[in-house]
Amino acid sequence: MAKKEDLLQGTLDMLVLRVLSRGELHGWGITLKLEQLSKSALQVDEGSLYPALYRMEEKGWIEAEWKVTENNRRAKYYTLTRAGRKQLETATEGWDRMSAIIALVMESA
Amino acid sequence: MAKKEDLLQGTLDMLVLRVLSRGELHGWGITLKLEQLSKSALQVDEGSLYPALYRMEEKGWIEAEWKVTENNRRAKYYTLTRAGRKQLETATEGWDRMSAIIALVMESA
DNA sequence: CCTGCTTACCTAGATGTTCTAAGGAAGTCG
DNA sequence: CGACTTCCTTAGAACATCTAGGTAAGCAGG
Repeated sequence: MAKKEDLLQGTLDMLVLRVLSRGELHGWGITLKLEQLSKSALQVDEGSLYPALYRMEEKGWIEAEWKVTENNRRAKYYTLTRAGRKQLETATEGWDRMSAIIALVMESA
Repeated sequence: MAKKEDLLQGTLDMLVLRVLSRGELHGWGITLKLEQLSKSALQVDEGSLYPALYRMEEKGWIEAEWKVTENNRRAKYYTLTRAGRKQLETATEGWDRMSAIIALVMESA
């Protein structure tokens, strides 16, 4: 059974913000989008995703609105706020910086 | 006050294994080495490092031996085991794969 | 001596994310 | 009606890291 990777702590928020920066999506849709974009390498656990969404909503990075999907089901659509856009930038920079540092150490150690 | 970054969960073990793969070091020395190699970007917390060393020792990735340093102080020197070398490989591959996935999503989202 | 600085190790408890595991509700299709 | 899919929710465990202390021993200066 191909064991899917666990996420690196702290990266889920960034990934979610990134997909939302392309337009609103509901939780289930975020899951599908991430799976699709990662070529099935990521299967985000709902038990990780929903708490992450609530955290980010509390922090004011995203906003939720109940709507009806194409499939005629009710779903909570999330959109990025201005603060969320800012946070996406910050997180992306942080990620780039940190992965550069790790690459540096791993290559030169 | 320049706030130093928190480590990404799971990367500390890999970084420590990497520096140890170049030769034995004691805990304090690992701290200095990582700081030096990362150009001061990483200041590994002792409260993170020592528990990490114990975990890895239990897992059989590293071995400890008390010795005396150049400074005439006693210190626990750690060396990689064969399993540790294997684990370093595995962790490196995992890191490479995961960071590639994240790059993929971040760029294409 | 005695004080302060550096090296070096140790550990308890808090924090925060993620995973495990479960359940519920509502629409669709045969 | 029953099975399947979509979609959300939440409690608790697991786990790494950080915070924040502490101990001890050598060395250098006054």
